[in-house]
Amino acid sequence: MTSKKIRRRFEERRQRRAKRRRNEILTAAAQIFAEKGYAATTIREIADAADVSEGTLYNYFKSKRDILSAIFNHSAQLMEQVFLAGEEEPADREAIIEMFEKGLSISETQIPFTRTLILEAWTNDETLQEFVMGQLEYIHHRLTSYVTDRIERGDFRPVDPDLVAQIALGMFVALLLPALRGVGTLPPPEQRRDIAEVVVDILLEGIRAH
Amino acid sequence: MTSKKIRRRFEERRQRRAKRRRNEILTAAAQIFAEKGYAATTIREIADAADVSEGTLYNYFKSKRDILSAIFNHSAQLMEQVFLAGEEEPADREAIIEMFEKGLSISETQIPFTRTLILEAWTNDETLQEFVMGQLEYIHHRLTSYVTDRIERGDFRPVDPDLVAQIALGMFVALLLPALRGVGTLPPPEQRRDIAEVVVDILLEGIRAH
Amino acid sequence: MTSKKIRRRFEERRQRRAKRRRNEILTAAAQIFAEKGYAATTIREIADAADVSEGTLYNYFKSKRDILSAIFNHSAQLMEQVFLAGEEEPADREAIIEMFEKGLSISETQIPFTRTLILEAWTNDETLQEFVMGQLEYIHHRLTSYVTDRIERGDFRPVDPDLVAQIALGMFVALLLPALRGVGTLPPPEQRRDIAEVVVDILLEGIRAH
Amino acid sequence: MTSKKIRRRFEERRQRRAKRRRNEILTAAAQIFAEKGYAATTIREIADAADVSEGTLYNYFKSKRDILSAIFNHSAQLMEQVFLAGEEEPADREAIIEMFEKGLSISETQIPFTRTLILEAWTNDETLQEFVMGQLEYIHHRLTSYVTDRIERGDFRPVDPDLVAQIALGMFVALLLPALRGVGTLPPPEQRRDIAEVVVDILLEGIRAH
DNA sequence: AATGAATGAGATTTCATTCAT
DNA sequence: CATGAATGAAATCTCATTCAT
Repeated sequence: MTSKKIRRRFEERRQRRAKRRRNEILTAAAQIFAEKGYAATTIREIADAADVSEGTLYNYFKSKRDILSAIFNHSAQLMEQVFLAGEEEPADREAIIEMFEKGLSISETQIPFTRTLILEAWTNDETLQEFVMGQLEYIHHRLTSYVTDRIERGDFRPVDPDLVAQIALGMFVALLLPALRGVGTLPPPEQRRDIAEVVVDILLEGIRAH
Repeated sequence: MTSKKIRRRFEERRQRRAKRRRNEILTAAAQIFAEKGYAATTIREIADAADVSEGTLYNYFKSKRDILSAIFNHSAQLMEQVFLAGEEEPADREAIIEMFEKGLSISETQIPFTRTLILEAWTNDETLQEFVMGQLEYIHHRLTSYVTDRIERGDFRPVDPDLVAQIALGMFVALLLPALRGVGTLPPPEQRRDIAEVVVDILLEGIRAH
Repeated sequence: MTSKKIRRRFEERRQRRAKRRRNEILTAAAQIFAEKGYAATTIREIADAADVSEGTLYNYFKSKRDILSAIFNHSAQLMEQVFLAGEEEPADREAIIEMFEKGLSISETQIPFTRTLILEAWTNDETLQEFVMGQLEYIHHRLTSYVTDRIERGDFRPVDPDLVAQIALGMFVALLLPALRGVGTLPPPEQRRDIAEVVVDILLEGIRAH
Repeated sequence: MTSKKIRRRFEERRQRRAKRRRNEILTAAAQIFAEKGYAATTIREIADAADVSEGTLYNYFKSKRDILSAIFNHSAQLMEQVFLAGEEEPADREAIIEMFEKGLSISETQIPFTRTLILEAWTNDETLQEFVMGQLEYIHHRLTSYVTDRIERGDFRPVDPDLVAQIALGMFVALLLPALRGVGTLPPPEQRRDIAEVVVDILLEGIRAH
């Protein structure tokens, strides 16, 4: 029957529209949460920014908190993709530079989401644990493994691998921070490779055995 | 007159008590702001923690926001002391290590204040400008001057001094961060010198001319 | 014309379907109103229970209140049938027992409707007047007439006929109440005649002249 | 010290005022709940009726539901007093009449509370169980014991004691109902004894062995 | 006719601030 | 000065009703 086909198409279009609407709300919310923080943001502000009524918002999310959770999941999902992508490569200078560069790049579109996540994780232990610590520990682990390995081989001085991993992360975060905070921009894409190289080399030279 | 003397002593005691009370409120508030954030903290929570009534609180501060401002001023004052202390010294390895170590140490007592400050500066542009950027730019400037200088002298490779300053700060922040966030502690005082040395040396070795 | 006949048949089927749908909604609504009360019931709950969309519901009833009214009209219609049925008989022991028994029986199918009616009449004066008081007064009147009559004939002691009517109704309601409230069931049909006899006899013996 | 005494008196006055205020709110709320039902009553209506702001109301009760609970506890407490009072007496004609009469009298001041309780118990199983069933079962038990006893002694016909208890309660409720519903008043105090006698005698005569 | 997303008025609840005691 | 009850504006959330599809 054609009517069935029509019904199906209709249903599909509805679903596409619903998904789009959901994303609009999420993007608007992430933006405002990032700027003002979760507690200081009102439902009305989000609704206005997403250009829907307050009631509509509750057709897509069952509470204000639920919007935040959706942002975290979105954010976490993207981070995961990035790090999983680098999983198979051997951890050498090249791999580290690439992770560094990729890490910079995810942030381009995800700034409001990440900024919101950091903000909330700064005060909420559960958020920190659930969405941040896991990722950090994974990177930390890869870095320490690499450093330990090369110390054993005599390439690196016998420095504390945990300390090295920690400051390596700090170097990376330092580059992102102004953009995340909204007082600067990321280096343009064509410079990122160079910057990643410089930073990684400073670190590797810094711990190289003389 | 004796009565005048008595009056004066009484007055002094009153003022001391008032100052103490004010500090109690501030400490309590900083603690809670650090844990939950400004917007999510209620006046009643602060009052309870400081063991005074809500009304009393308004005898010492004219609004909730005013408490926050007082915290920032307090925090900024302390930071300033630290950095001014290092001002006269020439910026060499030793001076940098010392700044690094001192920087770690101020944080010991100032953690709740600093945590609150960071939290608020993360979303509030005025706070960022007024209490954070100035300090950061000062350090940044001292670092770039030092790096530029030594590049000119041929000690360092010709790296971008701004980039170096940025990642140097990142290294420092990375060490503080777990303690600030409340998921770790600072290294114990007797290790701080060593750690500062290791970190600073990695950086200096990393950018040294071969 | 055949086409006209077809049209007519189609029209009839449509109407039958509409009526059926309307009843489904009413039954579902009565059930939920009875369980939770009018104000606490949502249109969505009714729509879900009747397995239609909220929009469809508004094709059959013009407001939430309108559904309630329809329930009451339905309920009142049925009650009326019962009482009109007993109208012609002389009010004697047998007639009273029969009314009693019939009264128990109507309730079998009408429990949710009646429970809803009572609930609403408990707070809404108009509902009470329009759908409840008329019926009660009619029964009350028949009972007082009967009692007055038999007192005059010397069969009964000179008790207040209004009081007797009131407690007679109370006896009846007492038997229905657990089932109406949903914490019990009506006595099974085969016992109802016996129970009606016992209860009516207690009353008649109780007021009989010795 | 006098200042301590003053402080204490001040404190006592404050507590008295708080208790009075609480009762004012409770009375106002019971009135409106009784008239419109819990769900249909708004916090603003209660606040207006009690002549306080909405905020104040939340200084005394932590939620709308909490007000309702307080009403039930109040109501249940009073009922208990009445029934406990009759506990020691032997259950004979006199005792039953007295319970009947007392039962009528509690209701005088407690009508809005009881009306609210009944309304809520009509739809809420927990309320029914917690605040109503216990009381009813206690009375039911006392009545059945009495009837069973007298049947064994040959005073009463061998009727079902549960049925008798049920309709006895129905008779009582029938007298209260118009006043509870707000479409009538209780018989004036000086007539209550007479009415109680008539009703109880009808019942006792009705089940007496001939 | 049927659907369910969209709406926004209105409900409950919180909380910074004031003020009488 | 200290207190905490009172206030009411503003926040979150619900839900009857409408309407485009």
